[in-house]
Order: sequence, then C-alpha cells, then structure tokens
Amino acid sequence: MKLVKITKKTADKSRPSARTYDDACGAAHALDLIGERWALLVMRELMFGPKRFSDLRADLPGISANVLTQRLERLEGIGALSRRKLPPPAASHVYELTPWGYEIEPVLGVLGRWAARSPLHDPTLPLSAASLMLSFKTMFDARKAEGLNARIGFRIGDETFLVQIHGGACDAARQALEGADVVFAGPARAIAAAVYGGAPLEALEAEKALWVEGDRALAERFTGLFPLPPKA
Amino acid sequence: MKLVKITKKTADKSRPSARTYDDACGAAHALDLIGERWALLVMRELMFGPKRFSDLRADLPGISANVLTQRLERLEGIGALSRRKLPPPAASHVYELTPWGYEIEPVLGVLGRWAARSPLHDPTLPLSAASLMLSFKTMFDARKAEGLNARIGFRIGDETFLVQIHGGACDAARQALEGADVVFAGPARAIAAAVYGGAPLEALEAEKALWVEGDRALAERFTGLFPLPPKA
DNA sequence: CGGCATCCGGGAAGATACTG
DNA sequence: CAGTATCTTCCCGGATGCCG
Repeated sequence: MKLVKITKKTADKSRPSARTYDDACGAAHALDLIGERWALLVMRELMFGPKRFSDLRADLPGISANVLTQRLERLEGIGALSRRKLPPPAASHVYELTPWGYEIEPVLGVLGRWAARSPLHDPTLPLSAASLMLSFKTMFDARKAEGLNARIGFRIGDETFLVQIHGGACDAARQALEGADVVFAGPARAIAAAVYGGAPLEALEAEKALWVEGDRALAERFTGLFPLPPKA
Repeated sequence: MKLVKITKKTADKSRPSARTYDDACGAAHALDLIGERWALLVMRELMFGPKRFSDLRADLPGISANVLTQRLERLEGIGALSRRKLPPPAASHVYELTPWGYEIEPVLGVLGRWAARSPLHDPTLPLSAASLMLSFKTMFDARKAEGLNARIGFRIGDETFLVQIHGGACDAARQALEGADVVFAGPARAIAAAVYGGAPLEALEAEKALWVEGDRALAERFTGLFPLPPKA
C-alpha cells in the first residue's frame, strides 16, 4: 500500500526546494546555500562591487535570465546579497554582496588554486574582468615581487581596475586609474595570455590585442609575478 | 515542423555532460570538475583515507547508489581519485583520493568557515566522523591552545581518530589510539554537542550519549578550543 | 555483499518568446 | 532594460534486478 503523497507547492525562496544535504558539516551547509549551478559565479562577478542584472548576464555567458533571477532571489534570501534601487535618475536596480557575501572570496581563491593544477584546465577560454582580477590576488607570488611597490591599471571594456602591489601584498579594486604607473588596455583574454600564457607583450600589441601605456619595464615585470602551479 | 532530434549516447565519463561553464576562471573550472551534487562530500568522506563503496553510502545518508557510482567514475576520470582492488582475501574495491585530490582540503575548510556564519546553519543535524575531524582542523583556535601539547583520541562507530595538538597546530588522522591522553567515545553528534553546542560533558555522560576515558581536565579544555564565529 | 544497469517520476536548468 | 512565462531537456533520486 502506498503512503499519501504530499504535493508541496510552497515556493519558499530561502530553501533550495527542500533538496538539502541535511548535514551539520559546514561545507555541506555551504553547498546547500550556494551549491546550485551558477550561484558561486554570480557572487564572483559581484566581488568588485555592485552590478545590474544585464551586467551580470553579459559577464556570465551561458546563464539564462530565469536562472539568474532564481539565483539572485536565493542569494538575497540567505543574506549574502542585497538588491537596491538606484537613485531617481536611473530607475534601475543593482545587486551587491553583503559583508558576509564578500567573505566568499577565499572560497574562490582556494577553488581556483586547486583547479589550476587540473590537467583539464584550459586557460584559453573566455574570461571575465572580475575573474582576471581575482586571479591576480590568488596567484600572486610575494617572493617574486620583493621590494616592488607599484600601481598597475587595467581598462577592460568600460571598466577600470587598479592593482596595487605594496609590501609583498597584492590588492585589486574597481576604481579610477589615477596614479597608475602603467596601464593595460584590452580584453581580459589578452591580458591573461600575457600573464599566464607567456605571450610576449610586443606580439600582443603588434596584433592590436592589447595596449600598454606607461612604464613598460614594469609591465614586463608584472607579467612574471603570477606563476602557475605544476599540473597534478 | 520539428528539427531532427539528435540523441547523444556518447557516455564520456570525463565530461559533465558537456554542460560546462566554458570559463577560464579557475573557480569555474573547479565547479566543472566537482560542482555536481554530492561530489565534494564524497571527497570529504575520503579525506582521512580510503573507503569502500558501502562505507561511503553509509556516511553519506541520502546519496543513491547510482549517483555515487557516477561521482566516483567522474572523480576517477579527472584524476582526483583512484580505485584499487583489495588484496585477495577481500575481493572488494576501495576508493582513495590522489595526492591532488587530497589538496581539496582547504576548500572544505574555507567553505565550512564561511557557512558557520550563516544564520541558517543548524549544527544539530547528523554529522559524519570525517566532518567532525575536519571541523577540528578548521575551527581550531591556536591562541586558546597556547602551551598545550596533547593527543586526544576518538572512537566513533568502528573507527578511531587521533587529534594531535602541538606547537599551536592541530592535526587529525584516522589511526590507532595508542598514546592518547584522553579518549572520547560516542557518536559524532554527541561530541559535536560538547564542542560546539556547549553541552556539559557530565550531562552527555549521564545520558549515556558519550564516554570520556582518561585525563578529564584535558577533555574539558579540549571542548573550548574551537570557538564558532559570530553569525552574519 | 558490492557494484553496475535500467527504468521512472519529479524537478532543476536551458532556450526562447514575451511583457511592463 | 529587467525581468516573467512557457516549453524542452536532462539531472537527481528511488526502486528494482542482474551478476560476480
């Protein structure tokens, strides 16, 4: 005999459809919160500040509008993200991580470092600007930057980022390029080709894939600060 | 009119069904590798050494046999896990992480630390022995253990673990309890109640949920070495 | 027992079209 | 621009059965 079948139609945005791991382990709970497809990548795209719905769509090629809507609702429901209305002129919305949401950054770091050793990793695939900036923070090798104190600017699409190397630390932020010692301009892929693919800057400039303005020697040195780990 | 339907029957075990993110970002590739449901928890259960198929099923309540089979195949396909045949007497197989697979540990650590701040986290849910041991390595507070040098044993089900605290570091391994200063025996949930739930050891012993053998003062001190972070 | 093959129901993800 | 509605495809989870 069959038990009564209970059809749940309660749409509770704070739950992943009751498909939880039911496990007290912290990692399991993290997966309950952000383990659904695309969720962590949405957070990655917001690591350098708020974005609008269509910015997110543009920076996450492959995500569909309804899935993005669902992920944003869920991330807001768990308290990792907030949705704000922009001031009157622009009647649009922006999505921004909460302080706790920003704390997901180390997860992106260790995941990236682990996957960089994967034999299947293809670094020539497309790359968002946020991913590239995060990769700098993740792969930075302080020993190779001893005594270096520099401000490196990036112009990618219509965004600008400033990477500051100072006292053996490497920080990145989405901000104006004032005071940059050198500026890289071009698509994220081209910059990644220079830093991670070993492509000479001259070659990239010759084929108009990348522009370097300012301290050229610094640009060259910068490309050597992010060694990739050996493959597993 | 309908287009011709192409039925793909190519079962390529090394791909997640061509549903990849196509993203050069390391974190995205990590999700392509181990982002499927249960994958990371299977690795978690193997962090302290090899296990058999049915051990994994027992320690991952809720996973179904076919999904476990799929995950093991995939983890083997990407090189994170190896499958070995046990010596003749036992005609069974064991699954063991590769050296690269073991390097997933920091991922479990940062995910757990992040999720511990979630207001939705319920620490009273069931817990595997591996999760508990990992939580010790993750939540250990060196400042609270200053000058402490101890070996704490655990007997959980038919497994034993030894946690060594020495020089401000905390390590855990699945091994015999020789030389332990104190031994906790009981289900993982009861030990978690003492360490994370603030339940007094006496109360847990009184209700026969937990047994403590050896240096009792050390047992009490041990339960205070793993403070939980504030909720977000 | 240990593990794989297969079928099925429900539901999440993906693509497209549409609306305010 | 910012989502919603709808439809299809495919993954997940449960059950069963096979085979060594």
